[in-house]
Amino acid sequence: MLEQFKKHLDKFVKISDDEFVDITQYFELQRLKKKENVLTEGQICKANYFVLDGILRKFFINEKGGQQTTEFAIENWWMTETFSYINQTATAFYIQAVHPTEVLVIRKQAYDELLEKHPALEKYFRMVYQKAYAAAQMRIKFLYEYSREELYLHFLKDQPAFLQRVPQYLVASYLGFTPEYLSEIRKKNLS
Amino acid sequence: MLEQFKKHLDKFVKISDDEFVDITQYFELQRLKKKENVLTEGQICKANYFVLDGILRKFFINEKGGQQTTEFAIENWWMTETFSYINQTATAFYIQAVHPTEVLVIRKQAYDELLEKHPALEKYFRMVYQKAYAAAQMRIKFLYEYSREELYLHFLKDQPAFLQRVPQYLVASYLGFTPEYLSEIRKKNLS
DNA sequence: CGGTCTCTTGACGGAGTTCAAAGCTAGTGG
DNA sequence: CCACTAGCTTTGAACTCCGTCAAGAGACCG
Repeated sequence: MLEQFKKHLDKFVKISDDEFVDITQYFELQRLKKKENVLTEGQICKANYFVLDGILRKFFINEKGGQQTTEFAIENWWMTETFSYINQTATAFYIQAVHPTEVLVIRKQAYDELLEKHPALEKYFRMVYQKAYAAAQMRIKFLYEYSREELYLHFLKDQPAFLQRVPQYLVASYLGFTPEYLSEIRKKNLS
Repeated sequence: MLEQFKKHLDKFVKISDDEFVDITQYFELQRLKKKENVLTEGQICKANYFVLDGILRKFFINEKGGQQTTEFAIENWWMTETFSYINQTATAFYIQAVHPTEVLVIRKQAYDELLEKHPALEKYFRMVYQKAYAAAQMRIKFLYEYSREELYLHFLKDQPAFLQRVPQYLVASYLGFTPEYLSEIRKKNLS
């Protein structure tokens, strides 16, 4: 499990084995059950989660009482509610395990201390957030550019493996439409 | 102009005056005319722009040939096409000055060298991107949560000053609908 | 002042939602 | 290992938000 994280870090920065051992002190391993929440609306988001295995999703409850998924995280991705995490304010989001999921957890205070002690990780997180920001920008472009149907077909083409891993109503929720409409689109496009 | 940038940096990290002088060597000041482009579709995004005064906007051309604005940057914000900038790949976006605008420019190579020489800025950019990412996440939430009309009313309430600074058709383009519909909404909500 | 941008108005159409109900699937306990 | 149930997926009809098109009214700039 930890080798996996080390391998991931190595893609961005040079960390000695000794340094890595110290770094791991700041993290904690957690196993989540299916549908277990690590963050609930109204709470302050106290931790950042690095997914080792499984899937996390982030969602909020809209006016009509439905769950609106805004993000998934799979292996080797970070998941947190960044705004609440950095400002330590109450969140409007839930973070939940879609399947049984294994995560590395780093709490806010540990995160600040870790970066203080290991400046090499400033570079790592700078690069991770830079990448995440770029991805969010492209996501916003897609939301503007494509119709709901096109979003689905695009997703189907780009992430066929991912589609197998989550139920359809979550895909619909992520793409911003209803399960009923997803059904209609799927019927129209063969299958 | 440079004091303004120094003041901005001071909000995130401690930089000595000497260090700051060296840092400024990596930047270049540029004055843009109204509607001047600093990035065009198909190019590789070679620079990151820090707005000192004025407004930049980023947009792409959609299938119907219309301009779809995805982002504005005002004083003390960075603007670039992050994906193209970090990967040095061709972009689908334009970056254009809405009004006459003054920017600090840092080219990709200078950026890499700057971070190498001044690790304190790793922390600065880590925090900036972390914040930008959090903002993008909230933006995505809004896009999912609100109807076009609600997006406008929300924007009207949150950014009344900004509305005065850009023409309405750009506001419509940013919010993802047509000028005609904006007109209708405005009529419906008084004045 | 003349022309080109920008903003408004109204009629019509279509993508996508809502609601209700029925069929299907998978997990759970007995 | 089967049966039952809760949750997931499909169907269809009515409705709504918002885009498109076309045309006119202002407004800004040389």
